[in-house]
Amino acid sequence: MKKLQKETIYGIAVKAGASPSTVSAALNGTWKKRRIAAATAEKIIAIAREEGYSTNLQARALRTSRSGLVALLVPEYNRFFSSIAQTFSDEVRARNQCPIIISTGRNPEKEADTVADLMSWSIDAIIFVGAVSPDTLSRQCQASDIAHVFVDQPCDLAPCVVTDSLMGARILTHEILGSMEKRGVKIGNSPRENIYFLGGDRSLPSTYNRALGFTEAVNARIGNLNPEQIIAETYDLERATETLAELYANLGGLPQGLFINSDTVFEGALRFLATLPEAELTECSIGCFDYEPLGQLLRFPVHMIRQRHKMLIQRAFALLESNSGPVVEMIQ
Amino acid sequence: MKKLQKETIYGIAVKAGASPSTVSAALNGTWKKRRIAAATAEKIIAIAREEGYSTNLQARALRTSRSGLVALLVPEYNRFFSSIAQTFSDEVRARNQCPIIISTGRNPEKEADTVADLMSWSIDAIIFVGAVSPDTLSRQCQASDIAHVFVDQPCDLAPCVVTDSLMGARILTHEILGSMEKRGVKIGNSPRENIYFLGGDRSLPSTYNRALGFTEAVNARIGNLNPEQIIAETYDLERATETLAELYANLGGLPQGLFINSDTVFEGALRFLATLPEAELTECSIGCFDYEPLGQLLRFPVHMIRQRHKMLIQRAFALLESNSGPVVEMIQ
DNA sequence: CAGATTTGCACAATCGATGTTGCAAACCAT
DNA sequence: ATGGTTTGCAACATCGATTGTGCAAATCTG
Repeated sequence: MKKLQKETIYGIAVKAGASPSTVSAALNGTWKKRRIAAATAEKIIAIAREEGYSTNLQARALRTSRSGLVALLVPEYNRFFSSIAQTFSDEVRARNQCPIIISTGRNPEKEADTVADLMSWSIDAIIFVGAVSPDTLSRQCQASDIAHVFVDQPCDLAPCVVTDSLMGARILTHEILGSMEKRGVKIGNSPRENIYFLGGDRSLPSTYNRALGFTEAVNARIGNLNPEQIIAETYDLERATETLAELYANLGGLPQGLFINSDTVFEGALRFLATLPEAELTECSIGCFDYEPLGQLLRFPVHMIRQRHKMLIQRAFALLESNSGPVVEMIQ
Repeated sequence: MKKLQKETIYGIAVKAGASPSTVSAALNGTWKKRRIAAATAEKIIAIAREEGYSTNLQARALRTSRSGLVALLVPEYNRFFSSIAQTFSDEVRARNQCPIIISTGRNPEKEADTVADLMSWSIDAIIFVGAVSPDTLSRQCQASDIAHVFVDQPCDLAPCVVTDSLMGARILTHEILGSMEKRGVKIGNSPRENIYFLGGDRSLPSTYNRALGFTEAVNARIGNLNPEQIIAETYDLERATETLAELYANLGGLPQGLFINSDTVFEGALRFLATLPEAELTECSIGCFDYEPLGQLLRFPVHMIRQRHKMLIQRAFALLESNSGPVVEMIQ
């Protein structure tokens, strides 16, 4: 029934009694500019429709050197990035382009390799979320003239959209401290009666800023923050479980306050917490810098910061399209 | 520093004192077949490397009509599909191809449109997860000779990998019933003292089979299943919240047993459950047909079936590559 | 050493769409 | 009717890689 070999503009040209270039113009919408009679264009479009023609996008991309592919690079596929992916995908398809979503596992080499691959596909634009080595990536993109934006990771060389981690961390920290006070904890009295920051990678700006907000809030309210209260070496899930177990062992119990830096770390921490009796859990005020809907329903209360992923991505597209230079947009 | 215009085989050809066709052969690995001297090939490869050459994949795709793009279509981005996406992405990249992940929101038109789009990109293969209208999609793909596999949704016209929903549902139902008995519930005594099946779309095979497994298990153990115990109209999250609320209102409380059909529905249900006092929750035995790691840590116990997403996808690739006809592979 | 074979490579057509250039025919003005 | 302008479209080169074909030079055969 359907023909296996696809229709091309040449086939349509024959059927319409026109030249391929006229068909091309009619079908890609430039026919007005090219002074094709409306009647001709309509006829061609009708024929193309009934023959089930669809443009060979490789040919178009080769000719125009624009592929219609837009990529999103994320560190991993988790809940937060799923939401981002959904928004991204919708935005791309609304623009009649094709979304490519790839995770690079927070690995700088994998990031660079991926970008190199994407370049071979004449990718039109890239949105990097939480990239590890933004400067390198930006230079790579600039060398090939690829539009790009960083989300949740600032970069001097390109436009960025970031959440205001500092402010968010400050607020979350105050919430946790407030909850501790409500429970009657004498904060700072002993190592256990204190608040700890867990997870993330302090060499990355987002973690750095969250740690900074945490520090400021603690110092403002209590003073005397001990550097050991911040444990931020990695986003790794398993490592988070271990780290919390170690902290528990060192302190002889859970700390009374815990600032958890991302949903991955949250999940890791929960694996350890799940091994503890419920009584111990209610003696710890927990905050998480990420929104995890199930978190609300745990056996103990958790404070959460909701990230505005939809806005992040939409602003990222706006920046891509406005073709702005290095700008930082702060969300929230 | 870096040149803006990319190197092509023609540029390399000049620098190597060879012809473009020789360069092409050297770089794409067919040089042995084409009887190019090893020395020549090596020289060309060296030059290409130092010039930072990368193949223009549009040109290659145009010529060979194979794009190197492989797509994954999922109903939505949630936790389960995130895991699938991760595995998919790794498998594709291991094959030196480019992964495209798109969600179609369980909408048959969007599914068909998406496939039509992908065809314009001369996509090499498509993996459909939980597709709504597999037959239509399969015919579309066959018309354009696109390799494809269905995951978690059988189809007569193409290879499929499905989890054994029937068996899984049976097991999960027995677990829930066991838990109810342990709590001393006199199952079947009153509407509340019974088990309900919540969520999904019974017009889809996976839901259908789960409902069947549920039915069989209930009938085997208790008998007398009332059709109203199965509420399976949609996967929608908000609707799940409402439905559970309605059930709660009708029964005058939570049912003593609840079979929840997917992680999305689970999240929806939890939103309602979160509004209830803890005492009521412990009077309900809950099972979820999906694995949600945080589920273990809720304020009440939840039984879960872990889906073997990694195996699903790997088998799917195996089927793609073996080029088998319509086969159904049952996992677990 | 003539003829047959093999080796190593260049040539040129091709994939399908785009866009510049050019050229008739149609239309207008005088 | 003559020259000028506009309209409508066809011709053709091009994007970069692949691949069938052809042809020298090198090597082998007897």
